[in-house]
Amino acid sequence: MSAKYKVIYDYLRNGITDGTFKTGSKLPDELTICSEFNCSRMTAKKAYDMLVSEGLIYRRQGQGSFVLAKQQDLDVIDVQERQLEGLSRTSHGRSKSHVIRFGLIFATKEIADKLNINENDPVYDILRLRIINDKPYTLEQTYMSPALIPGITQDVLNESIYSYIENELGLKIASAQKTSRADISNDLDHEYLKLKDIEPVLEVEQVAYLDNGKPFEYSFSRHRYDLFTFSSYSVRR
Amino acid sequence: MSAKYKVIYDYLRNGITDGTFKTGSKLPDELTICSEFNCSRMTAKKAYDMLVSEGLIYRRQGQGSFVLAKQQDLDVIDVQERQLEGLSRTSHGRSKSHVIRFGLIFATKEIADKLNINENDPVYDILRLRIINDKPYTLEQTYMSPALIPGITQDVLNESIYSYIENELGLKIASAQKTSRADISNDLDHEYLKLKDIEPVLEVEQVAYLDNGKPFEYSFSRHRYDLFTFSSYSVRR
DNA sequence: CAGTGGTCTAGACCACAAT
DNA sequence: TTGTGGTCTAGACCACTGT
Repeated sequence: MSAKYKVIYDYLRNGITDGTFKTGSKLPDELTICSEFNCSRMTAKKAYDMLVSEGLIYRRQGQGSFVLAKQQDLDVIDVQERQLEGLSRTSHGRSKSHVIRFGLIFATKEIADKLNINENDPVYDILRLRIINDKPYTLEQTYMSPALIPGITQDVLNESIYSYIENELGLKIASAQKTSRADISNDLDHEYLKLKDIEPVLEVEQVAYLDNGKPFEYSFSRHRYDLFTFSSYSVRR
Repeated sequence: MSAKYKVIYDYLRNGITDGTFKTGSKLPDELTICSEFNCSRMTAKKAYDMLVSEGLIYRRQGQGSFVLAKQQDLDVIDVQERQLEGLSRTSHGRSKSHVIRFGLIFATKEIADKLNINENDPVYDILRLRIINDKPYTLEQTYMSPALIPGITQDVLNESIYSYIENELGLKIASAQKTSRADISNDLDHEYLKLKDIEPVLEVEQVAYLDNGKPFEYSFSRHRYDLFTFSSYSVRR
């Protein structure tokens, strides 16, 4: 059973996505939602505020709630779209992974810091090439602690690590911190992403957390510059 | 008079920032906050949830609220840090602007779409170089509608457009949608940002909105690849 | 079990906008 | 004045965690 605010959120979000609520149009006011969904104003407001924080709507005292214009570019993949899923779920076609390197190394100070383990503790060292529709898109360097995420194998890597963690290990992935930057492409990028010297990558550094607050994955994804963007929305408070 | 949840939020956030609440430590539980600030649980929870959405803390049923590790790199400027301010306010030293081009053009279809005006309506066409501590950092191409933001002059451009809009025009800036990507540096970048051919830029495309929901600024900021990052935090729901 | 957060209610008063 | 959202209360019940 989903929370009531989630039901309302889904109703509004789907309406925005499928065009029932068009760009610029006014959404039902809170009291209307309250009577339709038999809830209190606080519950309705929570659903609306989630949409505000996603940048899908804005709300004005005395006026109402309105659908914001969408910002979409269909030729590229937005990193935010991936959210906390693996790439496998994108709407951009069939994706697969090619494992280039898979082994154990001793954690450097930086890796240890990010994963909240001790320096020189063993960590998985995984380098994968992400391929969508048979075209190389992303080189992904991943570090994970075997103490936290045991039993990683080649088979797991060829599928989604994330679904292994959630379905096989029964752990919950809760959140991720991402930092992106532009970088000059290196030899690996040239070889695997088929980039020329002058063509850069969009590197996304990520620390992903389980729902117990423990960081379980530290990764660097180097995306082809022409195929990826990275979006965000900020509201002033 | 600040809202009560904001007072609580500031109290917790300052405590995290100044080290009163250390990384990994447990924050006061809701009932403690309620009695200290004489508020209801809903109000305390709102403050905590804001910190969750910023990625500063996490909360677990049955356990409590805990401070997350910070991700900070002091050598570079994070675009999120700028938030909705001009660069003038960064903690990275004295900043100024050099206006390279300032005039009016007719809106292309793309500009008109983003600013929600008609094609061929006049728009300000502004190109500025951002300089921090006498080093070039960012080339910023800005489009704004004079119908919405009148009276832009060279003087305004040398200061902050944002403070002009808020203080002189009395308008409120509410939110911004940003998309970033890596790009090959062009001739302008080479000339003004002192980049070599092979060195890329981090381009951030932004649409900024007033609190009446109207987009007032459409801009492209091309940052030196070695001096800027772009951060975000996402929580699974 | 007690401690803690997640959700929800049924009101209340206020601020702001349009008429 | 009416419609709308912003904030807040004082409870309630539930779910999860650790002892």
